[in-house]
Amino acid sequence: MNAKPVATENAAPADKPRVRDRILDAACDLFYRHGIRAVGVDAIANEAGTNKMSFYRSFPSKDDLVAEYLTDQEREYWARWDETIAPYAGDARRQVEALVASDIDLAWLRAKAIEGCKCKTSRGCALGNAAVEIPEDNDRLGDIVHRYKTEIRRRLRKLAREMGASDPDALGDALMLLREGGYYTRLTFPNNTGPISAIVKAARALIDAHLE
Amino acid sequence: MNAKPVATENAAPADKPRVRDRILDAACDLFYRHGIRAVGVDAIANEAGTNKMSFYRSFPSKDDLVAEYLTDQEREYWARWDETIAPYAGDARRQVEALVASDIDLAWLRAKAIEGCKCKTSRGCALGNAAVEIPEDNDRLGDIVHRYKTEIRRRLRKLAREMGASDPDALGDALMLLREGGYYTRLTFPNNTGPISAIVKAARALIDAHLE
DNA sequence: AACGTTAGTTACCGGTCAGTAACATTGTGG
DNA sequence: CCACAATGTTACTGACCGGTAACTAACGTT
Repeated sequence: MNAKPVATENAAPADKPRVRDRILDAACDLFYRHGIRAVGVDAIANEAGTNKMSFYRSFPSKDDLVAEYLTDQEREYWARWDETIAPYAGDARRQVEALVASDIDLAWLRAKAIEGCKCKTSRGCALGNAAVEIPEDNDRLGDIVHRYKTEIRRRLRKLAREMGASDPDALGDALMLLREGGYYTRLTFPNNTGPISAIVKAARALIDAHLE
Repeated sequence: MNAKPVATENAAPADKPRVRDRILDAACDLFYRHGIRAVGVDAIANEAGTNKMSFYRSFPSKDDLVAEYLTDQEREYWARWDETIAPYAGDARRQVEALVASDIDLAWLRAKAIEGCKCKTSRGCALGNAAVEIPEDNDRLGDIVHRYKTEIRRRLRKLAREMGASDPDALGDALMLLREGGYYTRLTFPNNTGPISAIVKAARALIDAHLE
């Protein structure tokens, strides 16, 4: 009677068939490389090997896709964060230094290239760049970015506290400024040709200054 | 015979009557507040109290207006830079500290509001934000931003050298990262609610660390 | 064989984009 | 008064935007 064992079981093992994923992948690539406003849904669908109609069968609107793009990038950043600090568990200072060093590490960019991203050079923080393009009345997207940046701030302050800084909030914020500045200037100075090349030394100096 | 004394002398004392200036003013305001791609020439012309046709009589294309917007903002930034460091001529450290302090000084924002800018909150660096929106093949606009950021870098490194830093290039770059990070995070954290509140203390610590 | 799901195709909607043509209206200077 | 230049007005082009309708082809399940 109520047999229906799993319902659409092998075509979509968990939730989505595969067109949706192709679209999201293409969107992540195009949005990151060219910006959100510069990429239309037609271009995304085309890049995904499908068409606009199939796009709107998977996403109610472009904004929904953008929201998913942002949360996707956020997930990716946190995964990278965790794997960066994992080897130095218990040593907050080493963890921060690893995070800062990863900002000028182009190896993981190559890793991203392998898994499909066609970026020849990093364009910094996807969420931060999105903040430039998101209109101020769009709370839905704006909040995603705000929550993300707030979490970065929280984590860096926490690490500063763990390493026994005299003013952990100030140290955490200072480290955040360095990293954000690195992302920002990456847009203008490709790879490590800009001021980001000094980020590791600067972070060490800041940490030292906050440890009496 | 060849009398023609000055030709269009009092309506345009130097070069332009006044529609052009109104358009440029409106463009600076709208571009800064909403981004370049988000603002069409119709909206600019309308805000300037004129129409699209008069716009294209003053500017060959939107890109030309954008270029002028960017160079205009750059001029404004350098004027602000010079007036900020002027009181501390000869004392490079004080000059840098004044520059950094001006990043969290909302007074000059109010000054801008008086002279016509309707921004209720700063949206950071106009040139840096433009870098997010400028397509990578647009060298004309990209170069404007690149030259501007390069000049910032040069000036900060020079100031670091003047204050006798052990590694002036590294200190200059570190200071630049702090400031750029401040501009970047301003987009997400209005006014001084973000990590930029720690920028003065961070800059002092960095300078101290570089002075043996 | 009948069915529902997933996907591709084509054509279209209203709106906005950058940019232009042709014409009417000012105002100022000689 | 006339000429000329600057400005305003209306209407338009062609392209693209986000979004939708209607139809068709492939597929697995029962």
